Amino acid sequence: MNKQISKRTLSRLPVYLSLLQEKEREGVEYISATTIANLLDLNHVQVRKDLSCASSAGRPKVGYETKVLISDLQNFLDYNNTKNAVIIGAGDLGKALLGYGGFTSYGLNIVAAFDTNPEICGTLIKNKPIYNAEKIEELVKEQNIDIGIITTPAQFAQATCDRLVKGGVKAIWNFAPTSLTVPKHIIVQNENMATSLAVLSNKLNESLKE
Amino acid sequence: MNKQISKRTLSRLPVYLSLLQEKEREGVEYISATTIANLLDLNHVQVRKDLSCASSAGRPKVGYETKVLISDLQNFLDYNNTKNAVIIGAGDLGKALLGYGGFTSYGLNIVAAFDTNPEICGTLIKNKPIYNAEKIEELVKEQNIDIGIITTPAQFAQATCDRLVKGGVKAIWNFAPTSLTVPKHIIVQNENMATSLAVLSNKLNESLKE
DNA sequence: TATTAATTGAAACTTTTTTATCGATAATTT
DNA sequence: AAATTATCGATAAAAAAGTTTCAATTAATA
Repeated sequence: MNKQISKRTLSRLPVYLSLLQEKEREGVEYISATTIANLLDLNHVQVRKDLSCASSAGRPKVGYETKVLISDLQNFLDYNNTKNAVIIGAGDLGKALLGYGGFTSYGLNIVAAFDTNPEICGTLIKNKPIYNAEKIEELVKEQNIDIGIITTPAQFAQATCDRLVKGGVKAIWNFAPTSLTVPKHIIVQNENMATSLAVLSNKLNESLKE
Repeated sequence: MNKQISKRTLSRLPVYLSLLQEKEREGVEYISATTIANLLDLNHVQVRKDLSCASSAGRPKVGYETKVLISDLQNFLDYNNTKNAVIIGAGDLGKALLGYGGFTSYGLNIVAAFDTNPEICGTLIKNKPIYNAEKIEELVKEQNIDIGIITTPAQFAQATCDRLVKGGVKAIWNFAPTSLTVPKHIIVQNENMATSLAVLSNKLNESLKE
């Protein structure tokens, strides 16, 4: 239960979690790996294997207790241990992320956003303060921010990233469609629309051929 | 060059493409797999293998001609063959996608958006018409829309999806944090923030431990 | 109480993906 | 002109991920 977890498995855990939460709301008290697998179109052994990383609450003939499994997953994913983040770029995408309530339950606390547009600096958007991008370094240091979320246009992404790194963030979540250069100890996760679109298009083309 | 391509490889191709386009703008005429690999933190053999699916323009000692490789990738990814799409849900995320100019160069043409808010129906946002969600089915049929992009709140996603399917879309790109049930022939690609956040958080935790 | 059925979890096996090795090629240097 | 070097592309090896099989467990049923 405590070895290095594979990235693939890790990616599936939040999917299980969200399904389980849905099921719990519907009043489902116990659920089996087979049921989960069917709902998500996965192999049932894979589901069991994945879940075993985070929980050992399964009982033969019964399955997993929904409530316990949810809590085990939340624990494993460290959703209780909140991390502070800021968003750089209060355009539509930045706003969408600012306004997305769900992050709190994923252990992500978005503290503020930054932008270069003087008209919005100093205002509140979605109840979060917008600061001048000049202050990134200062505020990131001061408020102990772990994660910087980049939603600027591509051409400003690297400069933004450099400021965040100077401020001391440990990880960057990059929504700008460009790749970033960072010191080795900084974690970067790229969110690449083009990538998923490519996968989608390709499946679509394959299916049109048939 | 024409076998079934792996999803992993396919996901990396757009990343290569965007790097190459950047390099081309900087005036780089030739680039080697090793250089690409270093820039993207990948293995050089993997890069060469990936690229070989889409192109065979590599020359020993020289590398790939940037221009040719770009065009081969665009061809392979079918970016020249435009597909029509609509967005359902003109909230911040919907607007962000409406306004993202980049999609055109990925072969995706966003025709319109739909929403339930009567105040914005009939208006233009980012120069695209917003229609009443009642009309999804009708317009999707009429305009020959291939792809439906769902950016509604989670609780409306399934109903939205059903309408799109009735209208005849072939693929769904789902940004709502819920899993959808669709007929077998419909392609669904889920864009799951929680998933990438989980990967990021986990890396962050690992790095904090050390 | 014995039998059956559903389920877990571990182990063995298969497939896919990634990485390493190597010969061939072409530009550059000696 | 020969030697050297950077690179590609193919093949082989290794690692990772996914699937199948099976024994053990426990609730339900006969």
